[in-house]
Parts: sequence; C-alpha cells; structure tokens
Amino acid sequence: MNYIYHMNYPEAKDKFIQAWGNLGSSWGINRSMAQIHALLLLATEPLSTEEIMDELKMSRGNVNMNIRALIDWGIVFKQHVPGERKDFFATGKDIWQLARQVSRERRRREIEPILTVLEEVHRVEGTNKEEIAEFRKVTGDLFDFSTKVDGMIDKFTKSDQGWFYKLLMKL
Amino acid sequence: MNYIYHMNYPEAKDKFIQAWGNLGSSWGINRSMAQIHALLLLATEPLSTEEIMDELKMSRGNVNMNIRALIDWGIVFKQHVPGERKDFFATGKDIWQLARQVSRERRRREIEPILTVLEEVHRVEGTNKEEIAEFRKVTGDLFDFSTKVDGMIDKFTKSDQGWFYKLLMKL
DNA sequence: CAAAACTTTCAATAAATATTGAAAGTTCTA
DNA sequence: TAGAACTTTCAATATTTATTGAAAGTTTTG
Repeated sequence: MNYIYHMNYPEAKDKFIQAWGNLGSSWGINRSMAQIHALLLLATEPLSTEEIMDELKMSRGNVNMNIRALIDWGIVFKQHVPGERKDFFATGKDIWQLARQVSRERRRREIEPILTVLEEVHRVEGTNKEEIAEFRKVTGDLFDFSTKVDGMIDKFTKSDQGWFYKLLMKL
Repeated sequence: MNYIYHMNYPEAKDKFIQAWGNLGSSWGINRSMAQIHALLLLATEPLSTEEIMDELKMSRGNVNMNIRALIDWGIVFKQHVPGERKDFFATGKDIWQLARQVSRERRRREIEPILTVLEEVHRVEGTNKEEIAEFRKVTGDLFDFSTKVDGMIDKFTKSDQGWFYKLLMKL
C-alpha cells in the first residue's frame, strides 16, 4: 500500500510562510517582510496589525515597519473594514501582477543605480593603456548588457499576462 | 565652458568594486565575494590570494573562502602561472556567459527548492473549505508561475548569445 | 624526509541587519 | 476637548552573517 502524506492546514501554512521568508532573504528581502507578505497571500480577509503580530509572533514595531515597506513596494494595500477603526491590510493575489511590481521596483532601486555608476566610471583616464582598455571594455560590456536587461524588464512590467505567455511559447 | 570630470583609474576601480559589492549584497550575494569578482573582472592578469588580500584589504581566510565560493559558482577559475607555486585566479570576461552561469546556479539553489515546497504544501487538507481553497489557489498559481520562470531560465542558460539578442529584438 | 611554501579550517570576534517595546505622536469620538 | 484608540518612531538589544587570524593541514622541493 502506498500512502501519500497530506499536511494539515496549520503545518502547510507555516511551511509556506517559512519557505517564502527564506526565499526572500536569499534574494535580499527582509525575512519578516516576506513572511508578512506570505501570510497576506493566504488570508481570505484583510488582516489587522494585531492579527499579523499574533500569527507571526512579531512585535508591533516590526509589523508596522514591514507593512509600510510592503506598501512602499506597491504590493500591499490598506483596506478599510466597515465599522472598524484600525487599519487592515491585504495583498494582491495575482501572481503575474506581483512579479511585475517586484520587477519594476527592483529595476528602479538596483538596476538604474548601477547603470549610473557604470556610465560614470567608463569615462576613466590613466596612464596604463592596458588596464584602462580592460576597464573600459568590462564596464562597457556590463553597461550594454545591463541596459538590455533593463529594457527587457521595462517591457515586462508594462506588458500583460498574454504577452508573457506568448513569449514563453516562442522559447 | 563645460567640463566633464574624468575619474582617474584608482578612483574608478574602487568605485566599480564598491558598486559591484553593493549590488551583490542587495541580491543576497556576499559583499566580499562580489568585490573579489569585480577585482578579477578588471584584472589583466590572474591574481594571487596575496594580491587580492592586499587590494581589497581582506584577510587570507576571507579571500580563500570566497574564492572557493566563486569557483563553486563556476565563475572563477584557478590558473597556473608557469614558474609559480601558488594558485592564481581569474574570471571569465564574457558578461553573457557570466549571466548564464549565475542564472543556472540561482535556479538550482533557489527556484528548484521552492518548487519542491510548493508542490508539497499544495496537497494540504483541512476542514475550513474557504481557507483550503485559497491556499490551494495561491500555492498552485505560484507553482505554475515559478515553473514557467524556471523553464525560461533553463532555456536562457542553454542558449547562445544570438538567441538572447534575437529575443530582445522581438520585444 | 625535513622544512619551506602554500592552502584550508574554524573558533573567536566584529560588523551588519533585524527586532523589540515603550514612549511619543496622531486621529477619532463622545 | 479630554481621553481612548490606534499608529509611528527609534534607541536599545538581539540575531544573523561576515571576517579575522592563527593553527593545522597539505604539497612541494632540495
């Protein structure tokens, strides 16, 4: 007889939240931030700060700061719940839209700045011909490549889901 | 009159190394590792551990560990220098090849594991119909999306430069 | 095979980053 | 408009991650 183990909900939920947190932190995103995001992804209703503190065992300050960072990233939103005074939070459930938004932000925060630096340092001067040539070559190649990637991400962030799936077909 | 400031070589080199280190660390790559890589990118000859320690003001242990991590990532190689006993290190200068190799490794190290978790937790069971439905929906969507991205990166890592540029044209 | 040349390891330490929680700030309501 | 409800801030602290450096290990050479 062959049994497949089926997790119960609390176990699966926790496993997903931990995994999302780890993935975030290996890509330079605060673990708490990623965990809060994971929790909101699973929630069927908007959650309050208290509910998040409670489920993830985090302090009010931490939840508040990371919720605001998520809002700043454009992937979490305040939701007014009628009859309630405090804030409730929810995230978009469309994974495609999430990916676009994260790409957009990382492009702005990390790719654009490195392009600026590459452009600046490319104008280097010096007496050692060989090292200057190598420096210009490397930074120039990086600039060209990054510019292309930047353009590609830009297209992606402005595209719709159909575009992406059509692109996948072509590959 | 309009003067454009041209950096001198040491300044530009340092700026590039710092910027590459920062970029690495905001993408979850050890700063020292990224800086060593940057230094090797600019070098016109293979460098020894001592030269790296010296230029980047790092300890022998740190250089040794991070060089080995770079070798493990497949982007730095030992080079034998005739008449020398110690190891010298160099990195590939082809940016396209570098991008493919980094993609390949990150796919293996980070995307594959999350796919495993998503698949596992998707088989969740529980009594609350609504939360189970939401859980299955979210993890299923993430799995589908990640599988597609995984496949795309796989194609990318196996492709040649022409493929990539042709793809960029299509966009 | 001794000792010099070189590399690796890893416990201790430092540095960077994340988190807490209490106090200050703000907004709402009666 | 006082005070209750709620949010934000931030210095202190904890945690995680990176780095050091000296000792142990390995390889080479004469």
